[in-house]
Amino acid sequence: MDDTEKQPVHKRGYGVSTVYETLRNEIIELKLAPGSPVDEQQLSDRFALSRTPIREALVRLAAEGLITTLTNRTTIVSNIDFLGLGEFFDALTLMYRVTTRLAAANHQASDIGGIRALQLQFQTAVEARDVLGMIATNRDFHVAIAEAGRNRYYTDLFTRLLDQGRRILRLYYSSFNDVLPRQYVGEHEDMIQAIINRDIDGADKLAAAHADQIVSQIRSYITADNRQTARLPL
Amino acid sequence: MDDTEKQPVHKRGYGVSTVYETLRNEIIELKLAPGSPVDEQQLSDRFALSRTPIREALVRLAAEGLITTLTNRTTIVSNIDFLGLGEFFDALTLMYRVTTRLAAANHQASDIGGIRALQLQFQTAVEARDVLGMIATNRDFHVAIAEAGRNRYYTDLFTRLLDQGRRILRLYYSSFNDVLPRQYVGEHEDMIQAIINRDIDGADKLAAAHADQIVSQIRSYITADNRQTARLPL
DNA sequence: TGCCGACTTCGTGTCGACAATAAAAATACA
DNA sequence: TGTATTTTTATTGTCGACACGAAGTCGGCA
Repeated sequence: MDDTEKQPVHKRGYGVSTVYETLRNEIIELKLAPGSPVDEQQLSDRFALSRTPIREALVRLAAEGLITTLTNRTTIVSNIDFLGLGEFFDALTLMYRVTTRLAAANHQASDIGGIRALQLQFQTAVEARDVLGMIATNRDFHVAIAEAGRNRYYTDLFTRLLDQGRRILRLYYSSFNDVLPRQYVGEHEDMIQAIINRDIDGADKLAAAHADQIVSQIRSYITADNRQTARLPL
Repeated sequence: MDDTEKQPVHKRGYGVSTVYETLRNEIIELKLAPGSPVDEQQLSDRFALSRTPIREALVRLAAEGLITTLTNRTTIVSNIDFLGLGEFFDALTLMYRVTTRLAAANHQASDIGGIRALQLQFQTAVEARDVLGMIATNRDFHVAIAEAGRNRYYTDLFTRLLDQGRRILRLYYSSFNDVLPRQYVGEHEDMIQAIINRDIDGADKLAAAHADQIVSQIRSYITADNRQTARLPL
């Protein structure tokens, strides 16, 4: 029945995309630890592909900053840059605001359905206390809003930032309580309503508040984490 | 004296970067026409490199959207997306504002020298009526300001947008008059002053006005161009 | 004469192998 | 015994060649 062994499941031009997307997910979901080495031969075996397409996928990942290649030496999964978190939060907040504003201004009626569906998924994840699901669907929800805003440049940057954020959130997902997520559900509802009403400034304010929530949440996780290390006996 | 023939001038890991940067420049400077095909074998001959490193450079360019690869078919220099110009201008304006704001907030004394130097270069180009030089140095000037703002995410996006803008401006550089450029020199001066004074809101306002200037300038070029085609006998 | 299908051609996607480089290991020496 | 130097080894960067896919070409058929 099945095509005999090693018959590549990918069609001709799609080997690289597969590798790219798979690795991308694994990096964002922290299945590949930051700083861990990425071996080309290993991947070549794993995907049953030559090193050439693997390499091209790695180049793409490097262009997005997800991996770091030390020339002529090993290439590693990029470390999470805790020192640059300030920049990250600043950009993330701005993109939250801009994309939500634009969604209120530019969305079409057909966009709302998709956004609502993702919000529902988020809600479901919250109720099931599925933290990983929450992180993923929250990201999808905001990407959908960004897409309704119809500005490719913002959507691209925002997506990258949100994915970067997923990586950070994963680090702390064990410490999630379930007060905040419920609050997020409400905030999401308000944002949807503002978008539908084409209330641009309202959407902006809600997005800004939402962003501040999330930023301070992540910040508190990090400082809590720091306290752990500070508690070490000396 | 010289190493005998075809000894690759690039050191081992730097072949791809060379190809990447060369092609990138040629695309931005419109030496490679939008829509024109990019042939790997041809480039392979030209750079005296195998197709593999060429390919990796192309993947990088594709990740930035400078080239478009039709899978299993030819790959072409990306077309200038006139329909998406609205999005482009929106993002460009926002980045002008944000980077200038941040420069006023975060710059260090040592940043000012570099910015001043680039402003001087721009001024020189304006006085010499060197339009291509103006376009290039203007870009460098604003990138320097963005770097002084110290937010990698903004700097990256802004750089990409400015380079995209260079491509568009090149299309119309013949129609430059020299009233506007002189005005830009003045606006640049004001921006520098606002940055030095750490006048964040002032810097923001100046940047917004500057962006509006440039956007409406480009817009007028485009509509003028459209009028040309509209004038065709039917 | 106009349309459909096999054939040819050109360029990409993929492969396995080789060369170079830098880290690690092994050796020599003080 | 510790340090400097050579050798080994592992992994990347590059190469030339082959295979597949899509256009364009040519010929057959209605």
